[in-house]
Amino acid sequence: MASAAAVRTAPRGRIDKRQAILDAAFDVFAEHGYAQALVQEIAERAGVAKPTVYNHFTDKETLFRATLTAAAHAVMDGNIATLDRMRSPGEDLRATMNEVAYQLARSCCDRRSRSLRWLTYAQVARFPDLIEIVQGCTSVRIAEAMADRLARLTLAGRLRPCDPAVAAEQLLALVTGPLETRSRLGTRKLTAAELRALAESAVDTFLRAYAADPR
Amino acid sequence: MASAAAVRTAPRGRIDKRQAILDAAFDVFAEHGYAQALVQEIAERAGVAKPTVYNHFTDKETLFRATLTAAAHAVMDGNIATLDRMRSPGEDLRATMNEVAYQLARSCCDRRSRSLRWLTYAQVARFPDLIEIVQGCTSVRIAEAMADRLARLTLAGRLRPCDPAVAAEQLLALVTGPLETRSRLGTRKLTAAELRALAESAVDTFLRAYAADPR
DNA sequence: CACTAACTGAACCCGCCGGTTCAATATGAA
DNA sequence: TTCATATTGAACCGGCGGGTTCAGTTAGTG
Repeated sequence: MASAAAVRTAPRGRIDKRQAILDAAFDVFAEHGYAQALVQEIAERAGVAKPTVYNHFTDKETLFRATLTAAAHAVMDGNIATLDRMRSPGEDLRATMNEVAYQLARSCCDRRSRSLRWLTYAQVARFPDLIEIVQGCTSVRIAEAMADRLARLTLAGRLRPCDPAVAAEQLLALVTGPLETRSRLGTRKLTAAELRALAESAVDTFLRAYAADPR
Repeated sequence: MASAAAVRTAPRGRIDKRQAILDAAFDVFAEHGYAQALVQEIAERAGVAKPTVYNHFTDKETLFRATLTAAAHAVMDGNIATLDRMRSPGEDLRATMNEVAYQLARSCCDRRSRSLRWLTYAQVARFPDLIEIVQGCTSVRIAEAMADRLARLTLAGRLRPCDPAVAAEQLLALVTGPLETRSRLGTRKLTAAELRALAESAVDTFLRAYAADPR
């Protein structure tokens, strides 16, 4: 059997190909969808042989799962960071909310974020369990964080008394809802100006409905 | 409507198999997605031989296109009819808007409507042109109709002066946005009570932001 | 240097399924 | 009845692509 040495520490012979495969897989899946994606192409783009792919991930399906969960966590981290700008709203609440809404909208239009949403939705029939993971990492988590911030604002008397969960849900809907339609499900590229305007009108309606002092 | 009994006995001949194929195709596509859908299964479920399918629609792709456009028009008709309830708002604006919002939410959760959205989105990589058709028939058309109603309401002094297009977009976002998250992309069935509550809070924020007389 | 484990490339197997062919049959119209 | 057309079942082809095998190579380890 194994001697006293750490035989089991998996000292990867080469650089970690695993990450390269995951990255390549996300790109290929995002480009062609699950069914149309060729494992061969993933391997090539990762600079790796096909058997190596099957060595790290037993089959196409588990590779897909691993790819999406990894991407979900990455996207989540980005969005949470964006939301943290609302920690200290400062004097001009409207201005900071405008900025946050704009950044959120931008983040939603980001290629990785869009591809992730698309892949999850598209493959919902075959991988229903992925919804929980991806949505949990993105929508739900973001909504909770937003609700936290809104609760603080209410407590500080800057928003009228309300259910922060509902308010957060609605604010996010106002920001992201029009995006899908306007961008033709991601087909059309939205300009920064469009995003600004969209964010501003979303915040405007939100504040009209929720601000304690509707100035 | 009483002719269904005659179908039981091998109706070999020129009955309108075309519609049967389209219906069956929508179901099968909706169940398995485009790539996983078997033409054989579509034929069987339509009570038809496989060559007959290829006789009416040259190949799987054109069959898919025909299926989706047909479904899109059907869904559109339903939604437009729903919206017409807002033609005569009556005394209690909030009550009628609540009802319309609820019906719209219900319609969005409808199996056919959900499947249509899903199929379009899922296959956007392979059939980018379908977005225009489907979205044109659903989101865009509905938004326009809603904007018309809101413009009337503004003119009648019941809403504050505003851009009816933006207002319509936002109202629809408030109603449909939370649906996707809450229903886990259609995985979870929402109760009627949930839909009612959702519609009411959507209308509430909308009216707080847009009503001329915020009572 | 020897040993082991990961990696490679290319060929290979095999099931799946879109699409076709064809002879037989049913239908509807003239 | 007769002809044209739509339909049927069943078999068949052919490509595609997931997954495997294997002999050979490379790279860390001692």
